[in-house]
Amino acid sequence: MINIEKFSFELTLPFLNDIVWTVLSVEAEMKKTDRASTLKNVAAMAGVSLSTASRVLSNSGYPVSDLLKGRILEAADKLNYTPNILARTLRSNTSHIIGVIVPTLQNPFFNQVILGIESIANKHDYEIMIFSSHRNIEQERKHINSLIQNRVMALIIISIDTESTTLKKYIDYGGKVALIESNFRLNHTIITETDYLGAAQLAVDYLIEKGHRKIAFLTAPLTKTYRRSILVGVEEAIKEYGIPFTEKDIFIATNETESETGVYEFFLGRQLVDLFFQSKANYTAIIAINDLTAFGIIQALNQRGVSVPQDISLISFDNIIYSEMVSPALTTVELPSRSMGASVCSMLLDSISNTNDKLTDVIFRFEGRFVERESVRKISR
Amino acid sequence: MINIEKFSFELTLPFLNDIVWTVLSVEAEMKKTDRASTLKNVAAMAGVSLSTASRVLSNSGYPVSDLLKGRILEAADKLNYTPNILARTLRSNTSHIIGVIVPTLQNPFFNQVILGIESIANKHDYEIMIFSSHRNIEQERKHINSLIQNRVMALIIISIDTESTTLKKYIDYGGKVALIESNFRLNHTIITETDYLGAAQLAVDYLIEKGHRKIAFLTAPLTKTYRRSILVGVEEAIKEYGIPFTEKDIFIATNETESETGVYEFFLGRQLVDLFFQSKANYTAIIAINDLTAFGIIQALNQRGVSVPQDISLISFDNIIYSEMVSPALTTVELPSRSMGASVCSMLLDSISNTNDKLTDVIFRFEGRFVERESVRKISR
DNA sequence: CTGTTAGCGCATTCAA
DNA sequence: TTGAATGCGCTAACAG
Repeated sequence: MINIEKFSFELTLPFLNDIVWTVLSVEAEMKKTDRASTLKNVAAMAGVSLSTASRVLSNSGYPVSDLLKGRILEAADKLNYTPNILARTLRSNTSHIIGVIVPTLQNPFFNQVILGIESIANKHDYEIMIFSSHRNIEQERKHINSLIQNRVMALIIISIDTESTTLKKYIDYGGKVALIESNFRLNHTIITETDYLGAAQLAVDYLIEKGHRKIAFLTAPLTKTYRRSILVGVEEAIKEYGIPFTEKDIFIATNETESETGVYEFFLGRQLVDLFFQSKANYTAIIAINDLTAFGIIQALNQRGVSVPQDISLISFDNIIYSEMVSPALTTVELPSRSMGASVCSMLLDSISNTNDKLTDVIFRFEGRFVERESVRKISR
Repeated sequence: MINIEKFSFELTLPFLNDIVWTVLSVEAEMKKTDRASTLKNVAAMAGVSLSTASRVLSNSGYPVSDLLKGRILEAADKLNYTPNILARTLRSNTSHIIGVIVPTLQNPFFNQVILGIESIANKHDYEIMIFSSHRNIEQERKHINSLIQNRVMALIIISIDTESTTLKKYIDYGGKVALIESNFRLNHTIITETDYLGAAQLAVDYLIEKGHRKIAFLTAPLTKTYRRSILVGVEEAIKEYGIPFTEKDIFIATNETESETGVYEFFLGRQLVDLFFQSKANYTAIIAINDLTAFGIIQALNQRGVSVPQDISLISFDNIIYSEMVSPALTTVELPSRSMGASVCSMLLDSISNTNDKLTDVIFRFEGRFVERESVRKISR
């Protein structure tokens, strides 16, 4: 708590008041930083021209005699040469960075997508640059602009919020775009589609098989295409079994506000249980829009003395990594997050390396996978 | 499943076999990309010199007449001018990007730290570039090198694995480094320290107050400083109450391997319960090394018919966002992840803006905060 | 206040 | 196979 006024940055953030901090060796003189060595230095030391040095140090494949190559490599090593990627990108107009925009880093689903992207990108010596938009269109725009400014010409957006003009601008600039879980299609982009109808069918089939006939559907607001699709799938599947399913059986949360920590789905789940209990119907099973929401549902249910699956069964969608950690472990329909990231990234890199200007619009189609755990029990009627 | 051979990127990854994908409009001709407009274009259109245009478009604060300023702004707007940050950075040798390296994006603790960093960085118009090392030293080194190559001269590493020479190289290059949850100190860096002894004391005090006297400590391998610190704190606190606490009461998992999904702490928790049950002692409470581990413990306990907190109480450390979602919601000692990110980032930006070469070594010291939920119950003996 | 000039570090023509 | 020369887009001296 020393010298806090000396600290030139804004310290008005509330949490910073609680932090004790100390300065150790203020007077430690920094070793004067020599600028990093450049191609020029290397060339000079090796006694070759700049261009020759460039040719070997950039792995251009351009033929250089073994003699010179050796001298250059040695000099580079001695001088601890590190290429300046900025200059390289500026000159050659080709970046090896892929931008990735996610709504939030707090939802493990998106983290899994990133993992998939990363696995492919790394394989091809691409770096990924991750941004989170916090489900905020303005932020999304800002990040896209920043990508343009940094001449990052490949971009993957997960669960984009609007068909922003900024995105079209990006494409006009020559940027390649892939959209995962998008609400819309756009020309010249790679997109994913998920068979939500099929996923819903899997969930319903299983519940029916376990003897359930009174089924409720609990969801976040239907502002996203995928939520509507799942609802439609659930409805069709249930009706196909000749079981009634009406508006009364659908519970829609009203609060779309993002919580501070970014896991507002959890709070929606809790809210949904309130709605749910206002209904008089005697449900034996709940289908939740996703796992995070299901977590909230389980907790709120427990607090009302209703336990899953003894008193009511629960199934949802996503299969995030925590779904096996909660009690009871969630029975869920997995949406292949990693595959989405990986395949879309593959295709994106492919599209970059295609030098012709023909642009391939491709759609990847994914299917859900049923994962049985403990949140649904068999009932005999 | 069409044309999969045509796909020039490697498609040998197993999951890609299951994906149906289609090409829509292969022949869509791409609008020929004009190179982005540059300062030169803007200057020409506005009828001013390059430098004048630069001066207004880079917000340099350099005085320019309102007349010209207006013309330049207008031209820039008309031409849809977007500055090339690469060129700017190359020329001015100052980047506005902060690199952030985390062990994994799967652990919400680190995500919270990132949130803290982001909140400060954004406020100062800095971008953050996130990398995950997957607890792999080689990856860590690669990312640091990549940061050097991109002339990103500010770096925050969370839970760094080794005192790599690469890091010193980075500092020698003039890079500013902040270390969060580091095992070691290093000159010319900003670091955090957490009062683990105090945090452990909070946990023990609470258990004692709730009537517990037979307490077990379950932990991941003691390879990290913070784990050892917590253990020491627990031991001292318990003994202070005159209650015996010996090696028999400490359960240490043996498996340090990272799981594919990155939440190996969870599996450690499950493994720990196996060890725990080999003991004959009659514990009434468990202290777990962190929340993720506690999740595994709860589940494994449940599967053996032991429920928390009815049969045994449980307390741990971190307070990740899922701790309130599991059942029972976890009683835990919060470690202030966001504050760590925020304060360290503040200081880092401060150190960048200090043009003098005196480097300030600073330590931030954090305290745990007790969070009462449902996983501990009062017992009467 | 404005413009001219130089050059950040590199890849890439073109000529030898 | 090598080297000299050019310029990617920008900022920062410097001179007016």
